[in-house]
Amino acid sequence: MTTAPPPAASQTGRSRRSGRQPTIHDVAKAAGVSKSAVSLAIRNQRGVSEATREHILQVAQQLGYRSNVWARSLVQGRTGLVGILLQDLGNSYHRDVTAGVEDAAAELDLRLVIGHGRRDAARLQAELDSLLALGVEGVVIVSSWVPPQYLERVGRRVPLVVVGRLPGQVPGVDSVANRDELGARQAVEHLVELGHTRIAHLTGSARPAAMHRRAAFCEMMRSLLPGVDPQVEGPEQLEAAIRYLVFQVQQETSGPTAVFTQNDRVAADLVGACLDAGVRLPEQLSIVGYDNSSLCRMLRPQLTSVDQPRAQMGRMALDMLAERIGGRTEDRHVTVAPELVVRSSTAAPRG
Amino acid sequence: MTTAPPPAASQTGRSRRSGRQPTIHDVAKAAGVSKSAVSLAIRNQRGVSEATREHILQVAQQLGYRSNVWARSLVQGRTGLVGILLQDLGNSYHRDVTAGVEDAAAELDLRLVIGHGRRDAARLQAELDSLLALGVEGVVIVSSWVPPQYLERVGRRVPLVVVGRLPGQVPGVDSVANRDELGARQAVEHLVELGHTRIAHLTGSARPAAMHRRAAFCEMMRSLLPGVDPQVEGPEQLEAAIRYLVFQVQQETSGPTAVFTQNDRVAADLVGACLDAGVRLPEQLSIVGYDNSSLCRMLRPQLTSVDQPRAQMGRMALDMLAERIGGRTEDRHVTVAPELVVRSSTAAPRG
DNA sequence: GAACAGTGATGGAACGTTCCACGACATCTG
DNA sequence: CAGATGTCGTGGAACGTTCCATCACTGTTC
Repeated sequence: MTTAPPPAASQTGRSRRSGRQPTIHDVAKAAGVSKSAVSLAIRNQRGVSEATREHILQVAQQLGYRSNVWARSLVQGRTGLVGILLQDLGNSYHRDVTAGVEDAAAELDLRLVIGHGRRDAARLQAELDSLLALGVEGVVIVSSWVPPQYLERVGRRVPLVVVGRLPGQVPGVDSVANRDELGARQAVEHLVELGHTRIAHLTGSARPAAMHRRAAFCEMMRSLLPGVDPQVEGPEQLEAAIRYLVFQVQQETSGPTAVFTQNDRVAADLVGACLDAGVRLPEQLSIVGYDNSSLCRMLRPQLTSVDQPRAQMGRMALDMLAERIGGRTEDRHVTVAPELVVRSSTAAPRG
Repeated sequence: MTTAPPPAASQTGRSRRSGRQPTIHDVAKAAGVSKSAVSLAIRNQRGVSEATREHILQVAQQLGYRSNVWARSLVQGRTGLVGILLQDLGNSYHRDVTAGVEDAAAELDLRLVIGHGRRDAARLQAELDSLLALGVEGVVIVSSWVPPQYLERVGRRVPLVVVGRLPGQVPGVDSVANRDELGARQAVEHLVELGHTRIAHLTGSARPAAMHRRAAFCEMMRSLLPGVDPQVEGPEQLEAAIRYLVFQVQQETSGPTAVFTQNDRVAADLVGACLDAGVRLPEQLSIVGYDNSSLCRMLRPQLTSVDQPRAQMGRMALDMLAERIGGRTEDRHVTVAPELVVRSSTAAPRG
């Protein structure tokens, strides 16, 4: 049944188990046709009759023939590869964006190669280099950790689309982002409607997306609650900021009655700290997250959060990348609308 | 400063922006040497003098030369690529295993390509095919969803190492797994030491790892608490099983006082259901998870969980794969020891 | 000073594929 | 039946690299 492996496999790497991989020549010889005919048959191109095509395919199947992608892309001068650079595997936001990119890539017959930065700026950059060395025709970058100069330099060689906020203008690089100001507006409006006025913002990062969200929060507060000075905590020393917020809430007289956080991860930490300190949620404090990640439904109380259409953003990013590869030269920046998902971590303030 | 892109990039794909990628020939001509000399220089091989090497490297740098990976692997007959097949991006278990694999691969100068199954058996299989088409020299599979027949068939072409429980014997395929029986023993021992006797097991999957863990639980119970009939819920209709467990706990007379769950995900669902129903944790119910994922520290109470040395498992898997690629033919199956991490979701039972 | 060894450098032959120009043959058209 | 128009199929030339045999030269050794 199973063909036994040869007693001592050669070390050269050239000959895999059970001898060499069959090539197009082997198939041609076995089928009694030219290699060109085989090439046409397996690529489903016209130039061979239906009968010979079928015959060739059958022989190929029998021999276990697999076309060598490298040889093909060598002669065609294109690889059909696109890259996606992730800052962090194991993050559901990235997973969902990736799913969108994958779907769009599959439709366009592009193969997706994943690069993984592991939350480390240097590694992220190395990984991007590695993708380029592999010969990707473009890269979707799901991270705001790549420095703009580097982005611009790489962008000159190969099309790039960033999912998320770009740190300022980067000529030659496209982007797709959610409208943070709209997300912040929905969060603040929701809290104000519930009756909150002492609303704080908590952030754990100084990267563009976070800063943008923070600015949007401040602006929204000023327009909806003029006279109230918007309170902002973070991004340095997140843990201390959380402790301080919890302390303020426990005073009850002047502390915030609601917190809009930079994302669900930060919100989860805040929820944990509150529960540890005996702060009752949502009675004493309403909390709004950002991302609508899978965390929201696992926490208690379940987290009210701003949802980004992640898969759609991924699709758009890849479509834009494909346009670039196709020759578009002018920059494009698109944004999508986020949407608030209300759960049980928000309620009217006491009294 | 920035070289402007040409007004209309050609559509052929062959010529990238700013003309064709420079090849080894271009460098050779510019440096006034033969292409062979360039090849030797860039690969740091002997056969060129130090002076010419330096000169060549400088010219290459200036021209922005990048060696073409395909051409190289075409002639060398090996790609230097290994694959890793993940069932689910966005899962911290997979992320950590991947990190270990990445580190080991980097040390061996192998490039890692990630395949993503998106929790779908068919897609997983397609993704494995795609990796093979890319020419990987071996694959680490972090998933128990690939059917054994398929595993065996692919394993005949290319070395495979499975991280996790293999579904029975699969000749030609290696594996690295944690000792579920040891994990189950530690969990049960911990609960028994706290004074629990009515301990249930909750599982949400019928895959090998879960079944193995379940069997280990039953065995442990029989040996530590003879006379008690081990209660097992799931894997079908997880939600209903959870509801039933919560109902039993609320009776207080005969229901379980502790639950050992198949993994942290399932534990999180149970925690949520308990809190929703007003069951106090850990007073009324102790809960032990499996995986020691990032979830554990986000939930309240923080989850006691069995830790698997994920990164180490990843490293071992890749090292074993490299051995296989190097020519080893006999099968190897290694296991590692898990370790219980006690947090606040477990306590002595009331009364 | 002849034979030899070692170093630096070279051109041509692969690697497995696609592309292109062209040829053999059949079928249609006036 | 001569020419036009297809269809089916072919061999050779690329693609960018590494590998190998070979060569020219410089010392070194007897």
